[in-house]
Amino acid sequence: MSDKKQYTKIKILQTALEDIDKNGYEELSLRKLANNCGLTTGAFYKHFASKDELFMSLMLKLSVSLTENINLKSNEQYTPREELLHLGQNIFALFKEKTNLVDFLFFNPVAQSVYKQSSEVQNAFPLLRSVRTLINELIDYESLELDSTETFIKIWAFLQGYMLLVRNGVTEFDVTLLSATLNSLLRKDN
Amino acid sequence: MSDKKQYTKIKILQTALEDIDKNGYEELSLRKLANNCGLTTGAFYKHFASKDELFMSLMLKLSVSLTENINLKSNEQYTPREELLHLGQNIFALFKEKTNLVDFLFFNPVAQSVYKQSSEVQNAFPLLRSVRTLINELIDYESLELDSTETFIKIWAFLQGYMLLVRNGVTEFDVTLLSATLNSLLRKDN
DNA sequence: TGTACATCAGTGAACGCGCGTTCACTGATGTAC
DNA sequence: TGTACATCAGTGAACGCGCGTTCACTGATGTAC
Repeated sequence: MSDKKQYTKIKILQTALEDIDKNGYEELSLRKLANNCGLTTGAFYKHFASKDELFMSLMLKLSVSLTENINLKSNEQYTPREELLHLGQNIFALFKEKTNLVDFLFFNPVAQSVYKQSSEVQNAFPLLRSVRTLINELIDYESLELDSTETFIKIWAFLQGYMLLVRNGVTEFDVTLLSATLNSLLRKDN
Repeated sequence: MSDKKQYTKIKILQTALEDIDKNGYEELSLRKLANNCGLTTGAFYKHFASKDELFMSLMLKLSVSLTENINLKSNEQYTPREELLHLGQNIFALFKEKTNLVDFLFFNPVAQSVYKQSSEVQNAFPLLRSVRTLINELIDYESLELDSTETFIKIWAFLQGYMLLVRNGVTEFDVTLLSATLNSLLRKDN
């Protein structure tokens, strides 16, 4: 693949993320996107087989860069529990700053089909993997009698739902509520 | 308003719910709907000002009938905590049976704007009100030192998020996980 | 160094589609006298 | 009871739009000899 072609593909991906960041993924049409890249729609299909493939690539790119972003902010030495709380907080900090991007990553139509797929596909998404890994470490580290998959589901469900509520203006984001809830979910019931 | 007109309006509402139940709200177009009612699109606008107004009416209707449905199933004498657990379970039982309807009620685009609106509008939706009320009663009844709004947010966030995970095939619904989580969220942290 | 050719990123117009909404009109029904 | 009129639910065609995708073609670039 020529350098020029590579460059255009990167340009498309970057522009798409900028457009989504500005207007949300529902507003992204291939016509607008191509136009913002200085291209026509025909050219788009020299780089991606379909809009879905573009979305898939975008999710990967975003997932990687968000995870880096998040990990950079918490590279000190913490316990797994502290790290998980930080991860949660950082996801929401990012969400506040880049609402449309995080919204896209979590709730776009292609994302929903990804979740259904094999764990190998899911493992390609660093954000999901980070959360899973951290939960495993935490359970190990604190010798909690928790099922790691169940705990992941509880936490992921809450994070997703809380994000929806914040996005829909039902409530303001509240760090205290977030950490209180995560702590509640990370305690063995009796 | 004539009986005939009333009848048609009811027919439209019922047919819309049937169509959504069968195919999901994304698939509902006014053309298909009118056709399934034995009408043309023009007639639709004699009864509703817009598609959004139809969706609003549908949400109300659904919210009422689901709440009735749910309360019927738990009309015995229980403690508030038991009632809340039952409510949660019943929402999910209904969700399993009528995925598209519950999906519509929680996640359709008009729903998202409703949440932002004044509490008077929200109070018109019995399902939301039921959950809020039960949480208040529970906190009173058990003299918990919990903030009722915060607790509602935590529980609603989890319910929403869990429903998304189940809908997207990430996990199967698990009653034990549900009640364990609700109990976790209904305990004062220390 | 100059010529013939292949490659292929990008063009731009079109395809085919479905959508929400509007509007001049129809024709059945009910009312007033 | 019969006639004139008003009402208005419903028709059906059209408006105007945006969408994802396709495709014959162009023209710059690189390669082979």
